[in-house]
Amino acid sequence: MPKRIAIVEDEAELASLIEYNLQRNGYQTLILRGSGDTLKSLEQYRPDLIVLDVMLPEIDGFEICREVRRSSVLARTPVVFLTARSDEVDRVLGLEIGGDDYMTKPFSPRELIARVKAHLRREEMDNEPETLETGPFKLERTARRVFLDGRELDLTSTEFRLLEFFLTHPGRAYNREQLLEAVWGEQRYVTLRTVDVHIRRLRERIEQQPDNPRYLTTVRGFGYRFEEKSEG
Amino acid sequence: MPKRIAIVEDEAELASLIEYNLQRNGYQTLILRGSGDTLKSLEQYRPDLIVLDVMLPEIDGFEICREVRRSSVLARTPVVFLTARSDEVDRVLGLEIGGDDYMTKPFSPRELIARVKAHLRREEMDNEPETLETGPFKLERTARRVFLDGRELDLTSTEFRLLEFFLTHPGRAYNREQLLEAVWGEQRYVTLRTVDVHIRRLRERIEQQPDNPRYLTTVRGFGYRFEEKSEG
DNA sequence: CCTCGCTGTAACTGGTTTGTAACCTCTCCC
DNA sequence: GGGAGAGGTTACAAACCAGTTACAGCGAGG
Repeated sequence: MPKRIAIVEDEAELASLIEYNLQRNGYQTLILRGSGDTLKSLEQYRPDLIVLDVMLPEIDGFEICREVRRSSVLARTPVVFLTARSDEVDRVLGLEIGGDDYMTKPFSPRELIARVKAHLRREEMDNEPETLETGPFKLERTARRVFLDGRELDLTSTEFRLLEFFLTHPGRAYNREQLLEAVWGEQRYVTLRTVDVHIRRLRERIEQQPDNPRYLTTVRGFGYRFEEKSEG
Repeated sequence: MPKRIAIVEDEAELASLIEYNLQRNGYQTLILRGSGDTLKSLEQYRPDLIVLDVMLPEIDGFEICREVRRSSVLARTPVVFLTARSDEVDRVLGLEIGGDDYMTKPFSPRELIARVKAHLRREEMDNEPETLETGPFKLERTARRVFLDGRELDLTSTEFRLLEFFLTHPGRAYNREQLLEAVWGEQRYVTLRTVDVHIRRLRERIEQQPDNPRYLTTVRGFGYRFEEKSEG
């Protein structure tokens, strides 16, 4: 689930600086030098956002942007221009270009990240319901609270995300791999058995008898399942 | 909840470019070509803002604006004119345009969004109550005063804005990023941890025991939340 | 030109959370 | 009933995280 960002930049040093800062913030990156097949590479990579230098040796950055807008795959992908001079800014701001934002060099890494995040946030906008009721559980997303039979549960961040996942997918069994991907994210450097420990911790919070769980049951030889039935 | 914006524009390409940029920023849109039944469509859609081209083939943009002002449903809806030439600007300014605005082509997507946001914010401001009471707190917007149990609090500017934000969004958890955007604004690039310091300063003003806060609570691993409940 | 208050940042601290390994227990199957 | 494999449980160290303090830069106002 990490977002992919394409960096179209011919200066190797600047490109890797940008890459470094994006990766530090959990983004996947692809650097393109900006030659003739840039568009093809972009369409293949399908980035969630494109950082695009205006001044490229072989092809104009604006031209790439125009092609991006015309591409059915990429048309809605936000483009952040990098420009060196203010007269380029004027062209970025030209309506026909279709860029979403720009930064003038030199820019700070913090500014880069802030702008990237701002644009990606718009895309994410969840259509998930605000409150989530499953059996005797009630989870308020925006308040970041969970209640069991009306009593609020005191959960750590990981426990919250784990329970949130189970509450949104009740009745289904998940193996450890799937749980790691769903709750920890794709770039998990975590052992499979870590799941067991967190299941245990969560059971201690939500089960009256953690040894004989009623909600968070084990599917032996496979993984775990959250029971939506409330009967005993 | 998302704001609706009507685009009255006959050039299909320009219209869809505007639509694209508005939708990217979370707005709902409706494109009208500007024929005779434009007013009826507008009244039906009830937009929060209208983007209106001055030059339309069938009907004058100014005429539509006049009709909008006469309509009981739409009368208070902000109108942003699109004009190609500066002599049209004179005409726009010649009208009693109230809270309206204009943009000359070509204009940048960022400018469009900025203007739209500015108008909608003003709209919201007007709708926001002058005084705001949440629990034992009472905030007077125009006077820029806050009272806790009737005693006035002595807050700095940042503390005031931070508290104002929390008072208008009680019970919800916000991470540092969201707080920065809401209180510091989008174009501020300050460190995330700056939030912590201001939270602490605010706690010292509003909490009897800043170490054991009653209102401004920490959501560990996430951010902060203002509790609307006043019980202990 | 000086002072004062506000703001943002870095550094340090103490507590909490998290991931892992090691060991234990259960269950299934022979 | 014994063994193998799977999950349960525990302990612990590292990482993380928020609280706190100190301080420097800045701008306003004297």
